[in-house]
Amino acid sequence: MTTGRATKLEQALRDAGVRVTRQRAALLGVIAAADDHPDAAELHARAVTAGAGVSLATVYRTLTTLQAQGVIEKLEFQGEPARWEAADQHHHDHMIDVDSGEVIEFTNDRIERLQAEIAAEMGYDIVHHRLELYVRRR
Amino acid sequence: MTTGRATKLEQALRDAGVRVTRQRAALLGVIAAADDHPDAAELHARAVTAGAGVSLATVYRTLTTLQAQGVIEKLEFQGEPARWEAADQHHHDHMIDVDSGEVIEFTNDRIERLQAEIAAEMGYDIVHHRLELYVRRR
DNA sequence: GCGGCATCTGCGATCCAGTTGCAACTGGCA
DNA sequence: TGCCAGTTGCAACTGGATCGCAGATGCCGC
Repeated sequence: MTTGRATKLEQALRDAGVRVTRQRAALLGVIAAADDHPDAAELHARAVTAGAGVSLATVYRTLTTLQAQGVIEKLEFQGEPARWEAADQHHHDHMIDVDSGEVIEFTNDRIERLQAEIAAEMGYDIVHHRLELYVRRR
Repeated sequence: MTTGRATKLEQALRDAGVRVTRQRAALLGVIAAADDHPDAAELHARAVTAGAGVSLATVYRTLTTLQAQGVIEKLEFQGEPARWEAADQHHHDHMIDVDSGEVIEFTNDRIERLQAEIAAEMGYDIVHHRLELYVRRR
């Protein structure tokens, strides 16, 4: 949990003027350990289960803070509470299985390039984008 | 407002077992007249301004009904209330100017095809998708 | 190692978009 | 024209997320 990486990340946060409190360290651990895409309530539950006393309000505030620091990313799928994922991996989009709710990550350079081209043609630069494929197993 | 098209649409709704009430007809008119992407509160305000007595609750219920009929589409951009647009036009995606909030529509067949390819490669069919480019004027 | 204080936390209240229960009303087919 | 399932308005409610405040605590400088 308190690996070299985590410590480095924590130091980076401190350097950015963000205090690494017991609650924030716990959430960083929970997020690093998650290989799915949990929402705030789920992250709260996991942190509490892991023995960290943390309130839901603090979870929300921490998520906002970590997002502002670029440490995590917020995912807002159709009609669900927001989900979160670590931002350390390289950029990817999401496919959502409409039957199972499963979230599958994927990347495609050609789509990325096309998006940039389209925006450029119309005189814009892309700040960020969102591409979600709602799919069903064949 | 009560054009040939609108009447035809109203008949189609009746045929589908959906009653065309005064409130629904008013909303259909407001939506047909809109060339932007209004949210429920805005549609309600426009209907009321147009002289139709409609409650906000009915606006929400009607939007859900019309969406189920495939007459309108729901747009959910980042951290805003849902917006709506008529579905009679052909499919398109959206660019959102992060500075002005302006919504620009665009289409790109190559992106559509790539999406289908990616899903197919992974053994899925696309039910629907969402592509939003958050952009800034150069 | 310790003090100070700006930042952070927990709590409960609050916000806001959207939904719902219920009694009264009304399209639209027979 | 009458009937009744579907629709409406109202006000209460929901659920996710935010906020004000008083007390607690990282962490920088000494």
